[in-house]
Amino acid sequence: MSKKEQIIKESIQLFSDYGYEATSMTKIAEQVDIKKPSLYAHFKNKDAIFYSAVKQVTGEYVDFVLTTIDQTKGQTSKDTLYNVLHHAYTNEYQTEFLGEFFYRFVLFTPNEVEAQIKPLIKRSEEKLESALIKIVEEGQANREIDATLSSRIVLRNYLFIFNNLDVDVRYYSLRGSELEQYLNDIWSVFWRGVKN
Amino acid sequence: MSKKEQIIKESIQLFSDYGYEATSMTKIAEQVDIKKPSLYAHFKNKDAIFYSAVKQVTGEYVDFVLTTIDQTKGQTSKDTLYNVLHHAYTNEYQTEFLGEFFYRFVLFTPNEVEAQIKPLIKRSEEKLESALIKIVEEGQANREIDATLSSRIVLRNYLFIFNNLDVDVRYYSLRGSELEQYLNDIWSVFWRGVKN
DNA sequence: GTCTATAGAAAGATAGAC
DNA sequence: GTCTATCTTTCTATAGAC
Repeated sequence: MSKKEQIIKESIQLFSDYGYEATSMTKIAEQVDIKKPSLYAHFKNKDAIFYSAVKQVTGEYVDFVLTTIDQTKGQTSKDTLYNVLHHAYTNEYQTEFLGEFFYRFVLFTPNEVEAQIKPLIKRSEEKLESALIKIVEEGQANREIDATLSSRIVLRNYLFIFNNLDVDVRYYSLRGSELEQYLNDIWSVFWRGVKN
Repeated sequence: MSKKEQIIKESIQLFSDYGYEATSMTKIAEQVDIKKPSLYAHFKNKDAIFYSAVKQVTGEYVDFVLTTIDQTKGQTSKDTLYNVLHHAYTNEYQTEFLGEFFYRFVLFTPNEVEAQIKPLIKRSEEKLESALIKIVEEGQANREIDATLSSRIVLRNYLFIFNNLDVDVRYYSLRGSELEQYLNDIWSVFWRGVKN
């Protein structure tokens, strides 16, 4: 791994744990085991490091979810939707590393860099939504999902769970069987609400 | 309003807008129209201001929701649950002022003050949950809500919406008829999922 | 690319006069 | 209670040697 890649990797962890302002250039340099001024040989300033971190996390996040969708396809829409949700929330890498960072800065972007990173986040959302709406519409064509509900409403409810379950997982520190229980409680009511 | 109350009021706004670290004592002093050192005549340090701000917001938030529950009682459980949700999200004061602050620091508490403020938040949650579980159980006794679902699952799903709708409202900047539409889309699937 | 040294600004907090 | 002046620390960032 190049020094530049190391800097991005360690800064993602620090930004996740402490937030934007409370992560100093000194701390990042310590984690990478170089001195602070050396960072400026790789990045113009702190904002540039943050931008690269966001870019990497949003990219990996989208890749992770799209890959999951691909791998669970070919089942019923119900199974696909459930498995995508389940896999996303039982994968260590996603929940521990990507999720923490992603949600921290999706919800509360530092004002200095908001204009730069909003488009990155927006684009990643659009990619996921267009993949998921297809599955919903297939489910309606199959008569698994109630076709009197618009696909937009079903998708909105699914995304509401997909995005916000993360908030609860973090807040209640849900893991293992507790997480499994929580996920099933939310999923079961959602499915009763949309099934045919 | 005393100077102390003014300081708390203005600091809530600043912490909401900029976060904990990016809100400086100088900025707070400017908003209150005094000089920075004068703040220390009212509060020991910055953490103490933040603690008072959290205490006030959590208190007002709980009062707001409990009052809303009281005012909408005496209807069917369905109407009460819907109206509490609706009222909470169409009230300017709640969404613009309390909500922004509350969720910012519920989700991402500054590490310096985490130990102090977690109990405040925990207590406010418990109060709301114990008021809402009663309404769910009444609804099951009335046969409005499916009694084969445990009241815990129904409450969990309701709170999932109640707490996390705020995240989406802020993220998508939902207002007016858009907010109304969003709320109804989420509510309608929830209610289909729990009704008898 | 990495370092030492340092500039320059801003942060939280205190001393002490009024 | 409020102020001016100041301390101390820490921050981002740069200059310039190697």
